[in-house]
Amino acid sequence: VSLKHGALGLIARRPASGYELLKRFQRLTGSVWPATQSQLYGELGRLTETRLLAVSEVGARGRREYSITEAGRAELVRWMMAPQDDPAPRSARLLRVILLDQLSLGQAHDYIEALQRSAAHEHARYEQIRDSHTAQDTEDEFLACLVLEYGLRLAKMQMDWATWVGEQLDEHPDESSTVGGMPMGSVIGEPGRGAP
Amino acid sequence: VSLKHGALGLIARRPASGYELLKRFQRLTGSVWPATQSQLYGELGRLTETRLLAVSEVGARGRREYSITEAGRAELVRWMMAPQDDPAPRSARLLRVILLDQLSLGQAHDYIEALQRSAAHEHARYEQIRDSHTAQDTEDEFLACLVLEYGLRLAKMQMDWATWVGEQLDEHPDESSTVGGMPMGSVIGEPGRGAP
DNA sequence: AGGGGCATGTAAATGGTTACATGATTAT
DNA sequence: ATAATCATGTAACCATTTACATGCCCCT
Repeated sequence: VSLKHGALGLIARRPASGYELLKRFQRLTGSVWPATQSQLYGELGRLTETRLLAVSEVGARGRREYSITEAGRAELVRWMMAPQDDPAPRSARLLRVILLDQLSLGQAHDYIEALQRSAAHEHARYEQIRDSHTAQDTEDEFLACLVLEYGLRLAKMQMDWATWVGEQLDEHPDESSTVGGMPMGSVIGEPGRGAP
Repeated sequence: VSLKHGALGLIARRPASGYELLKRFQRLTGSVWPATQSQLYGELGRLTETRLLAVSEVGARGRREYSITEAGRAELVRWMMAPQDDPAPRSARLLRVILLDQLSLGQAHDYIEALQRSAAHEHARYEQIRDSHTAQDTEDEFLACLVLEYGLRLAKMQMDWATWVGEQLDEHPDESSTVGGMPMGSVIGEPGRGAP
């Protein structure tokens, strides 16, 4: 339910055509809320039908420029101040951790190491982006910098956590009697019948 | 593409009916990969058609118990060792941060405060779950504890970050709710595979 | 003349949510 | 009896991805 509001928000800053909006999405929200061309054009149509956007200008080669309406602004602010109805986050990485007993101990270690390397890589990349900024750049891109800092802290946390998990695996090696390459051991024998 | 693998993984531990699987999902992976009843029954059907699962027993009231096949195990391990094809993570919360220039400074502060409170609340909840565990519980739910620790660290990070953002907003109050707004460039470029 | 960027759309498939619908068995 | 739990499924809808499809304008 949020591509809608991303589009609303970016157009609220400045009117845009579908094509421009796509570019803005890729540049600005790429790491936070990816969007494809198909999706954006569809959404623009729907937002116009529901009068949250309006076509403010028609230009060359059928270019339609959209602007936000009063109703659109109201909806945007409503959504921004109502953070409770967000979609539940999903993490394939953590799902794998929960299923780690289906791998051999060696494979589990490999996976955790891969997680750590990936977090370290991301952290380095963010640091590089941060350090390649001059003072006025930072002025310009204030909000994006807040998100960058989030990314940095998240990556750091993931690195530390992965290290810690590696240690835990070493101290808790009671899984994996594997036969013919097939993992058999279970760390969580089903229900503890204790926790929610 | 991961509900499929979650189901495979949980059934790999022990055969289950659709109903049992739903319960396991809620208990075990609820915070990491939510699944609904509809979805699970559909997925079980598809996994059986593609021979990754097999009906191992038919019981009372049409109960069908599913077990994993060799092909299923192979697919599960393949997926677990191939973390690169994960869906891109989306964060409505961070999207709101990027659009924070559409709110007044006061509203922006309110939003950040709400984020902080929500993180603090989550952190407290996780601490409580952790502390309500005895030694053998922890033995039983080793993998779930790894994820719990992740949740704790994430919540802590979010609290600290939100505090820091609050300070930044105070030191950088040149935005306001009005039209036009400041130019917001991109700091973070393309994905690179972000946050679980 | 051709390539690249601007500009728009549609179609098919997958994944996920909500709601509806039904019936058997067990415990109180 | 009746409520809770066990057990299954369908239908409609929304979001997302991938691929296909078209055409104008500008520059070299």
